[in-house]
Amino acid sequence: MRLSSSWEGDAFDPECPTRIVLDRVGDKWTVLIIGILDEGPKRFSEIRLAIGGITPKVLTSTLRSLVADGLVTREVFAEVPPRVEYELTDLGRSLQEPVAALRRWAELNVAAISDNRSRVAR
Amino acid sequence: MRLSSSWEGDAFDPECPTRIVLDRVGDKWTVLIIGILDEGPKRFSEIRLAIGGITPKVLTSTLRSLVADGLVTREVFAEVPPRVEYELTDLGRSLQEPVAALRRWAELNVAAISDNRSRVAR
DNA sequence: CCGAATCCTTCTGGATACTG
DNA sequence: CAGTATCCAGAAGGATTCGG
Repeated sequence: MRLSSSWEGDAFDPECPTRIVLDRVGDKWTVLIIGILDEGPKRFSEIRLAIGGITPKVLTSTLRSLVADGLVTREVFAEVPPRVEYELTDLGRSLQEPVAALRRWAELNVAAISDNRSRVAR
Repeated sequence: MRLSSSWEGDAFDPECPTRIVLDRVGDKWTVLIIGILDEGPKRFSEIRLAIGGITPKVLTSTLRSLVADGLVTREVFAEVPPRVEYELTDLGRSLQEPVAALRRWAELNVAAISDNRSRVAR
């Protein structure tokens, strides 16, 4: 399995695993949410409060897509008042590792990027 | 330095290092381009051909932002015909590591995600 | 309490044609 | 060869309001 080399003629591929994961993880809320859920199961409102500034519609749709991807489970408790808990799956938990690697790189190097950005003033 | 816990009340922060890097790396062409440049310096047309399907405008703007972030250098040679070479900086090269980690995770787990997606049919 | 429905804005990226 | 210039479509995300 070759990872580098032989890019010649390759086109953009929306089915590429890396692309799928980048789309998944690159969206505005995913990393934040799975970071919160890493503490343990959380209710809708807890997540919403923990993030602060996310509208219910956006939180709902993000959670739905996370569930659809198998990264999060959604459990409804038949109670009054209703309670819904979201929890990371093993798959979702395993995603934390590469994300943490990116986070570490970010914290080490984002200063350099920001410096360049302000200097160049694109 | 605590990474987890204490999310309480935290809001979405566009200045968060992780967010900046996710925005940088999550865009449509960045990972593809730095993957190509990992082989060595490349000319505009080489990159364009290697990717296939990117318009010059988009390639230009992506390369410009990569240069602005200090991940890539742009060198103009005063020749006829004109030649411009793009090359990874050390910073750009160092980014390959966390990206590779994400790529590995993707290749291991994207099947599971795709399975779930097709099953759930969101 | 946990969303759904609707409407709207913004932003990325693309099509096409042209230039130093 | 290496871009620019215009114009534009689609999707993500947000504001607000309403429902089970």
